[in-house]
Amino acid sequence: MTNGTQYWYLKDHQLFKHLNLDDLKQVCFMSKFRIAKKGEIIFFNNESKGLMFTLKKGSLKIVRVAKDGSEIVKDVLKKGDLFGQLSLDGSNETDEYAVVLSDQVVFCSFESDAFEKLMEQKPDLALKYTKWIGFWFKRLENRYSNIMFKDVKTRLVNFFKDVILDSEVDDAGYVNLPNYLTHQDLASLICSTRQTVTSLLNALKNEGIISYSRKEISVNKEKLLAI
Amino acid sequence: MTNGTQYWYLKDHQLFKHLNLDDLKQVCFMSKFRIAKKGEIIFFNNESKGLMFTLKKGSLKIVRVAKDGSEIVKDVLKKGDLFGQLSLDGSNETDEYAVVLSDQVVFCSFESDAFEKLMEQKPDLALKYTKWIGFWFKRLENRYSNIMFKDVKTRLVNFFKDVILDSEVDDAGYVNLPNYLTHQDLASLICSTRQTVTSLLNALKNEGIISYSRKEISVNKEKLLAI
DNA sequence: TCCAAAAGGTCTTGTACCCGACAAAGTGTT
DNA sequence: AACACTTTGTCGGGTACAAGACCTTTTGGA
Repeated sequence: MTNGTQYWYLKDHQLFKHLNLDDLKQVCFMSKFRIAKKGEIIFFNNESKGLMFTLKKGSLKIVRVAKDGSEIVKDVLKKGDLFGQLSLDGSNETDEYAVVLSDQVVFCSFESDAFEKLMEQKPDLALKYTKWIGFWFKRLENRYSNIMFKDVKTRLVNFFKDVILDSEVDDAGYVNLPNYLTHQDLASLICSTRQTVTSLLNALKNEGIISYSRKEISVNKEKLLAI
Repeated sequence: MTNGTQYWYLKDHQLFKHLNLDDLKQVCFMSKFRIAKKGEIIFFNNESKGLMFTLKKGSLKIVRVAKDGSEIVKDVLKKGDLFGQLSLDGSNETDEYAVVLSDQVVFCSFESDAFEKLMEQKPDLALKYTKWIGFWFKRLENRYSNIMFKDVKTRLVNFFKDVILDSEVDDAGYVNLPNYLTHQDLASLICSTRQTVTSLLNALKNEGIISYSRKEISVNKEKLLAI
């Protein structure tokens, strides 16, 4: 990949959007591009160095392994999202990793340490990163209160609302999504059980709000948002 | 208050610990000290400007008002903690505020905007702040998983474990805490109900793990940690 | 194309905990 | 001292949902 292409890729991310060419060269110097296929696992460290990633294409899920060995899906990310060892606190936790959901993902990786060093030189980058972390902080808080105070059905509906938020509808008024997530994954995301999710999905199907196959899931945006 | 004392106060906080005297003067320039009494409310903005605070003495609770008017206790803070409009994203939310729990609190306030400007000039401060946010991020995540996957009793016990973490025990092996929180507050913190907390507290009392009056609550550290 | 493994579907049982109701104890204020 | 108000204590009914069991459908690899 030429350097020119790399610049383009990085500039695409809001975190680097306002850096000038010289700055971009610095980031490029330390960044690597990778491609991964469905089912592949991306770990957040390499030779005990923390790694950060920006997702350029595709979607993946963040999984955490609890002490008892059970796995929970923490998040589902799409193009433009940042993930990995984001805390910059030097702790190298290995109980979290990403699993590729779409057929292919393209992402860009760099070492947390290097990013940290760059921030030391670029205050506005540091500030931008801080704001970004703050944004995700709020997102987590919202999730948190959602799970605490709503029943499972509302949580599931809210999950869909969040996913289709800025998606266009087709002629029939449906948003068509590739069905990457198993019921188990969904359950894990909204903190419920596989069985409950299955029956709730069927309930929503009967109400004409969603329709789904193994490959795809279609959501009636209007009806969903009316709930 | 003399400038000398102000420096001392600020240096006390880990966020400013490693700044030199010139930097400290800048922070002092924009910071104000305030004192508040039990029951007083501290709002996170002033003339529609976001405010940040560091708590120098005493303890307070962070309360959020939900859309339906119900109040939940998000957190209980003590000396050294940072609170207020921390996201730096310009949003001026008014649904969150702090309530003083101890007889008196001393805190230091400054405008988020000013702090942001200072960070633009001091990359290492920005970095430190980012790490700090990251730390709280993890704290929130822990809370989150705690509430999702543990039953109410475990959550209550974990809350106490967290509170007494670095407290010394008296001769009888108890940690004595001022009893700032009502059962309602406790319930809100661990996402349960007043009644459930009351009966759980009495259960713990019968097990000899805690003993409490209206004023004070004593925790048998050894027994508690053994759960 | 065959077979094992994974994912989806449905029912039943158990229970943790919410929620309302009401009473008792404590607190602060005039 | 009397009051209103807040906080704590206790009980029982109702229920959302987890968890186990078992079966069917789909998938994907050899």
